[in-house]
Amino acid sequence: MTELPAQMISTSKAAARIRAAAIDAFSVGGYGGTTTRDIAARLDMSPAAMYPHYRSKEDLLFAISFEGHLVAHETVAAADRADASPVDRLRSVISTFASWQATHHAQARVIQYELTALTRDHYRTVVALRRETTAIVRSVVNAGVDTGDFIVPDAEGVTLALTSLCVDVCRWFPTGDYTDPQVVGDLYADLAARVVGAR
Amino acid sequence: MTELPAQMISTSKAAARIRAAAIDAFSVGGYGGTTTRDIAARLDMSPAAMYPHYRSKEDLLFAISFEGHLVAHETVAAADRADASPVDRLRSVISTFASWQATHHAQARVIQYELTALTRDHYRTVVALRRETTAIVRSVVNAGVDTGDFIVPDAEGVTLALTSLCVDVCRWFPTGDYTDPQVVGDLYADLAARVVGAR
Amino acid sequence: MTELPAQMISTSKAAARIRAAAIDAFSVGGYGGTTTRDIAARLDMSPAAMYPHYRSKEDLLFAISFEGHLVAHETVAAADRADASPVDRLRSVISTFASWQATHHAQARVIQYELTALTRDHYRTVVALRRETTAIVRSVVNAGVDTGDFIVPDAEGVTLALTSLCVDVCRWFPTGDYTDPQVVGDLYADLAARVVGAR
Amino acid sequence: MTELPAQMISTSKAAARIRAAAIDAFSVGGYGGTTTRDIAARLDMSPAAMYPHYRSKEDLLFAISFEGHLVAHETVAAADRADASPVDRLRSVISTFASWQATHHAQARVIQYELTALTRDHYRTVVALRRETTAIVRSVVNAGVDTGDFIVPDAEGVTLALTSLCVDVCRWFPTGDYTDPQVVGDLYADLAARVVGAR
DNA sequence: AATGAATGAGGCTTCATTCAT
DNA sequence: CATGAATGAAGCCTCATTCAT
Repeated sequence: MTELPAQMISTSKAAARIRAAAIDAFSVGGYGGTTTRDIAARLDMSPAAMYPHYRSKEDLLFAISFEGHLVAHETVAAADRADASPVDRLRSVISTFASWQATHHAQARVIQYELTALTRDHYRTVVALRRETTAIVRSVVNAGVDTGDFIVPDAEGVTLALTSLCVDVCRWFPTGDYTDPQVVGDLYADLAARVVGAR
Repeated sequence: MTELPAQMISTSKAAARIRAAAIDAFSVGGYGGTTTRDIAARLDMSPAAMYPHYRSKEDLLFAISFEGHLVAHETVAAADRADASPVDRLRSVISTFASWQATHHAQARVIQYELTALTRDHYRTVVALRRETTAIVRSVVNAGVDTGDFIVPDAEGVTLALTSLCVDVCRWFPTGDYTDPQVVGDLYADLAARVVGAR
Repeated sequence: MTELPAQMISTSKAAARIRAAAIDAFSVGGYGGTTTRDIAARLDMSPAAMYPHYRSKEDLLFAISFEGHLVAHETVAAADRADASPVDRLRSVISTFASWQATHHAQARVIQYELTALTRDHYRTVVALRRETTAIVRSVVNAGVDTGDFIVPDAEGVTLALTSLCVDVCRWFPTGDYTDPQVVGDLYADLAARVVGAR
Repeated sequence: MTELPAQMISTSKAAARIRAAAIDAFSVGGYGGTTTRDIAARLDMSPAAMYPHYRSKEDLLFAISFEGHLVAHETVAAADRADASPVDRLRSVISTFASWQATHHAQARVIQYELTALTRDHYRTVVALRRETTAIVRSVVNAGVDTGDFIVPDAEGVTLALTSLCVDVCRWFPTGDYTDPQVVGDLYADLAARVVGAR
């Protein structure tokens, strides 16, 4: 796995508050539809107050995106217990991935849908990080296929679909009766097991 | 199904060109990140040229969103052959839904991700239309459950997941080797059949 | 008196309707605050329909201003009966001037307050015409002074004040109980007689 | 007299400079004919520089109108010495009113002729203030009538005419030899005395 | 750090006007 | 004549950002 500079995220308290406000704002109005005033207003600050912490609005988006994908990755990775059976690994990974997207749906929307607003370099950095998470799903699927626990027509297609399923949770969550991330996680773990034809 | 006024979409050729250009632009930069100049530039027109056809940028987004969800719905509805077996109905509906999202991924992104930029009234109109498409998936799932062809832990959750799976295609398509909408449709039909536990 | 080209005003019926609509619009929103759409809307026409009749919005204002000052002048001039006594001349002139401003207050506002929007040449033409009306007041005042009927400290100042009094009617008319141009005319004739100290 | 919030006018130096520039611009081209660029250009600022001080062009007009009518009223009110004789009161009030309009003719034009560009609420506020000034003239006229010092055919009509006479000064001043506000004030005081038939 | 004022660029939209129909 | 579409210019205003304080 690529070494990524975790220290790129400012650890100051003020910076964290700004990121949180920006996530709220971006998730509702999109990056392009959100102004620095919108963000500042949520903090009762002036727009200029952001600049000692982030060099630009795009820089702020990058910090959010980077941190978000990093944490998402770490969370999913921690759920992948290499010593468990393929089905259990899959259940754990998918359940954790889906419920993270549900719990952090605002943050997830920003880091999934606003990537095109990043500069080229920032985009590349974040996308590389995002691929790591997909790689976890892939390795679990492949492991099950290798052991014969999973029977799938197309391992890569299944990887794509399962990842997609999890990612899209942030778009619709919460909806109707599905307001508990854990419920979503459990449901998705079940569906994933069915998809891979786990005995 | 609610009757919705298809004639809300201007049928003029110029208006259609403007919608097409706006879809391209919005799908790349988002509604908020796209300027009327961006759209006009794609048509070699002045930004003012849009205004005889659409009263505002938001009005243009509404026309796109309304038309898009209408056509998507009609397309999926046409794939739902009531006389077929539940599995075949499911395969046809999911395959058509997924491949439509792939084929029209730019349009689909706009109509799925930019809804929050609509006015309240426009939002409501479009969301009502969008629900009709989910309703088709729901009715197919329920039909299979009723006949015993499908065995699912949670019909509503399955409906949600299958719909989500299809919708999210527009986000990642095309990716890697998955560049043919038909291939995606076939794959997703298979996965859907597995999800519902179709014998 | 300068010869002025009365034929500058188009005699066509359509042109007259346009002038009338423009007077209504200009008198409410000012020349700068009125759009060609505003004018056209009052006639249920398209803005382009004005152009066969007037070369530009400014041209339309000129036609209105020219015609207005011409008619105002002719009206006041007709009220100046050279054979009457100075007081009667004054009463007739002031009464007619004031009541014309009241009756045609919308038109009068336009021709009095929007002159600065005219081109230099048009401005000069109209202002020359306007001076003719003041000249009538002046000649009446002077006549009374010459015969000893009027006793004034400053004939030119009185001319200025009486003209100003009449012109300003268009600004406030109608107000309160003063809604009848004839009443205003009679009142102002009385006041004018007092101002000149007519025995 | 109604208490009106004088503090509605920003006291900042920059705001005052902007008002002054706007008065110059509005008085020449009218509110509708003046652009924010015109105003900014007079101050060697960018058009955007106005916005920290006034929320809109209309807001700026309101500030000007409110302040202008407030100051005009205070000035005229200060000239009304309740202990003087009716004629002296009248002379003082009319002379002061007329000369204020002459001295501040640009400001006066804006506050008298651009009221229709105000929002409904702003219009009402300013018009209420304007009526206070007319009320002063009315009370002086009525006082003279009550004491028998003035003999007028119609006290309200005389009030209207005297007010109108003073207001209209801003339209024509300066003209010809009348370039000194004091001269105009003295002249108008004389004429007013004649109008009310003061002995 | 944080702010209010300022700005150059540019946002959406409207303007007066033209032109093909 | 009249229109709807089109446009270049410009309208008001907001934007992200800077800077003196």
